[in-house]
Amino acid sequence: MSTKKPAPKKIKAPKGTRDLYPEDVLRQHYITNAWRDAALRCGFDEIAGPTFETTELYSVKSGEGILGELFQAFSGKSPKEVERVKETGQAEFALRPEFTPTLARMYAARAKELPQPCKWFTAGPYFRAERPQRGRLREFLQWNVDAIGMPADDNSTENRARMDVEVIECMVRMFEDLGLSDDALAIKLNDRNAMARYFASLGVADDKLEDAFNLLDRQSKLPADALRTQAEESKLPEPFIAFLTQSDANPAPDLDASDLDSVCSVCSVVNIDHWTDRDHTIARGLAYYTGTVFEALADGERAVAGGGRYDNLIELFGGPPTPACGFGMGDVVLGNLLDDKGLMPAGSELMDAVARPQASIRPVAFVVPNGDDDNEELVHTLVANLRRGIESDDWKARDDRKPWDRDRYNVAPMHARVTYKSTRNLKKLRADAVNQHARYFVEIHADNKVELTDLDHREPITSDTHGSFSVDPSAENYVGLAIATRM
RNA sequence: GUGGCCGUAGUUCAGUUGGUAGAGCACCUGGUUGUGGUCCAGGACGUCGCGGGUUCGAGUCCCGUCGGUCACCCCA
Repeated sequence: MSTKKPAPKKIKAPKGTRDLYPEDVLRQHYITNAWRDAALRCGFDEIAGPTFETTELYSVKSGEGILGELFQAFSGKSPKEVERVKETGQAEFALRPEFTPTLARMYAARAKELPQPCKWFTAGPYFRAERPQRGRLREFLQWNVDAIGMPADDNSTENRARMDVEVIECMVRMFEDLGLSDDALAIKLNDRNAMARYFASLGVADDKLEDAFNLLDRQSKLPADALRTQAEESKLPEPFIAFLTQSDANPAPDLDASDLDSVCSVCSVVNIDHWTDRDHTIARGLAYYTGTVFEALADGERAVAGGGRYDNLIELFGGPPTPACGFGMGDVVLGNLLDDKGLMPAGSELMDAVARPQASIRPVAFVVPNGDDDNEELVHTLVANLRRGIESDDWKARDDRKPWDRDRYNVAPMHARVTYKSTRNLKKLRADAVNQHARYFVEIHADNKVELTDLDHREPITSDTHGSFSVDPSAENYVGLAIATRM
């Protein structure tokens, strides 16, 4: 035993990482619970992938910027491996910087046996070897929500808009759950196809399109003369430069944006149109987005979330050509935003909020139309209302209300699904509901009347006062209330 | 990779034209209090990031270095 102590060496956490003490972990759970709950209620299934992948996976998309910011990993077991790393400067593995390649790989591996559409979400740690700054660390959590494939394999404008809005709606439900509102955040929508057509009309050649989008993405960050200089360096045509550098008023170009029109109309069906806003300056950086793109923006923060449609990515990873749409959201910016807005609980409130029961993994309500065309929209409006829940008047009237208050909801948000089958044969739709292990089957009939079936006990449920139920959230016999009181 | 700001007690920070360090909170002890969120008294706590330089003397000025932060680049 030596009396001489070894010199104590302080080892600090690596740059851009976080040490989470008990309260920090709860704060993180508060956010990830909201992610999970919203995704589950919107009918997304949770998946998970490895936290490191072969470096090759990230080379497929060949984004030059990506490879430079990978944390690389290798086992070091064999001298040959070590040699290879020394020679090429590239290790066999890399900590995942994003989820999309893993998603594409996982989907491609089982594409034929998976349902259409396939709705998946995941949340976990990601790693990027960047210089940390506000809202950006080297290790962070990210929530990914994706809808891959189309109902009935039908890639129509209507279906694309429908699936676009499914993922956007999920994001909105999460914001609402956390008490964020449309005055704190806006979801900016754009359509890259429409922009590409517009750019073409301004004389932008196909091979200059990516440069054009890159400049569009930076339009708000750079002064006009810098934009002009860069555009000229890229040899973009003068009409485009004029469009790019036009200053104030931000006049919307005359776009052929029928796809975006469809998206917006579905947004109003599910009552999220007050969150969304068209913005022709949203470009979403890199090239793989193919249609709708969107970003959730808040004052004073970098983008809270971003995503869009990426219709040819699945085939790039060896799957069948499959349209898809999704977004990613990090915990760092969202946490900053909640702090800024006073929407992050602390102490006992935080503990209670984190301990709330999570959303049901099992679908609670499965909503179908009875075949009457007029009911198709109603289905989606009802499902959106079930997912959102009904807030109590008392709570809404209180000045000091907080999103985590126990008395917030008269009808708590629930896990509600719709059918993606094109048939309107009720027997088949019921089989679809049973297949997905739904608890209650909800049929919308004429005059907003709703029939409710308990699928566990195989028995119809009737309202004591009205016989049938209503789609109207303010009605006494609102179907959501009936289900909620039975849960 | 580039630039701005910052680095003093466990923590948040003061520290005046350079004269070898303070406060709040937290912590420990004792007392008070209708007796575990009050008040009072006392206590412990710092190579002032590190290394050079200028000076009789540096937390304070200069250079370097490391670390943090914000911004640029980039955003998958």
